[in-house]
Amino acid sequence: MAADDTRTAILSAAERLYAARGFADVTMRDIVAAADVNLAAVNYHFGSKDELIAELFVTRSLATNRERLNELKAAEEHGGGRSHIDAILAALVGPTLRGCLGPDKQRSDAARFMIRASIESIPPIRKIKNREVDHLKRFAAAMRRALPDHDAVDIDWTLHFALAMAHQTIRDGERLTKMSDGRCDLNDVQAIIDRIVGISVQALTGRAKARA
Amino acid sequence: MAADDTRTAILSAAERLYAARGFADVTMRDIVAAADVNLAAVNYHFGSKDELIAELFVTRSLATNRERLNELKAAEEHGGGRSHIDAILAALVGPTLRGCLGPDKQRSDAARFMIRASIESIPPIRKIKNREVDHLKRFAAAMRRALPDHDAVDIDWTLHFALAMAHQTIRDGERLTKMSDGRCDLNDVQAIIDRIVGISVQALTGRAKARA
DNA sequence: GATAGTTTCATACAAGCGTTTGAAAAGCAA
DNA sequence: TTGCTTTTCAAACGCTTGTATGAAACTATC
Repeated sequence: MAADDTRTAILSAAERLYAARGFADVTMRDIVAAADVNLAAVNYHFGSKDELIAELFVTRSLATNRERLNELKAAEEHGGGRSHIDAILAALVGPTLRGCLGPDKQRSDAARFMIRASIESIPPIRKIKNREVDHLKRFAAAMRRALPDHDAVDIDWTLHFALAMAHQTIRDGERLTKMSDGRCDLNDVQAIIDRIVGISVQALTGRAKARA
Repeated sequence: MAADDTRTAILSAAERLYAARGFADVTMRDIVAAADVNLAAVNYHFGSKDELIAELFVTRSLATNRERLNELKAAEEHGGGRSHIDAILAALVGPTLRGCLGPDKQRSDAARFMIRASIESIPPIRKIKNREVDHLKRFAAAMRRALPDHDAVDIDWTLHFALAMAHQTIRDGERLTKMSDGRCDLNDVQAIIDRIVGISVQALTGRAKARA
């Protein structure tokens, strides 16, 4: 097997297993079995388990951020340089929600891996996380441009809460389903995005947004 | 040392360490060192590590639920059998927020332990968690009584989102502080409760609630 | 096709984990 | 005190973890 094949086989197997079962439950032996490579291959290609996780996290977090910023940019171009607050918030929570809750076809291990990474704070990831703050600041800035009359503190809280709602829906959607006896539909991702965006916009502007 | 002293020393040391560092990072040797008891004492008194965690979780979850229901009951008595939606939501998110974010004096390891338990899903806890759904259903029912004209689905989503906002604020308040360059104040717990309750009520009624 | 450099492989290692053991210590009823 | 139960203790057990080793297999260059 070529060297790069082994590398990518390890990366994608690790990503898939971590996304599905979390970091604590997945051992290197699980990963190499799923990737069908030798146990020593991980240390040979990545140096250590932590460096494997770190490489995965850096790669996927750049990809997620790029996806969000693309949506943000598209929204800004469409709105002539100043996007509507709805579009900004949708760009923030949309990619991850679609990647984690959407139909199987578009579900990505990458998105679910990132959720795991944000939940189970482990040393190799904790060090890199500060970068995400800068990324969120760009969204906060866009929101301030869209709503120049609003208090920056309210905008920060709203951004924080929007992420919270998206995050918890991914993380514990099962509880919501049970609690509502199945009435809350987790399959209609766009409706969830609209709901979260609607509540967030309403929190800022005090006006209800027409439901899509 | 009397038998019960050893038991409670183990329980409170375990709770404190788990609350501070999470389940993955705390070993039995850490716990017995903090409790100043012998390593074998945990297995003697609780049977296994998992049973120790389970006992902690059951005890603390009953206490948390009792605290919430007390607040709910007080709200219902004050409102003559039908409480205001604000009071219901405050009873839901208040106890945990105060226990995790309040001034040191009233901060409780119990509340932060429960947050850990809800984040790091581990086998001994996963089995018991279904009970929480029934607990939340009582709050959903109270909300339906307070707002009889509202769609039950909207109420379930709102309850879910209120918990999400509270939970994430506890879990990742540090990121919010960094992102807002310290402008978002995590020390004023009552203001946070008001903010979460306000957004939730507004999401249901479409009207902004006067800020306290 | 010989040689040098990569990459794979089976196997072993040290360290840490939760748990068990059997004897010593403490508590207590008669 | 005597005898019995409960509780503590130091030590060790078996197992799993991430990592290291050195030989074998492969690849590519001359």
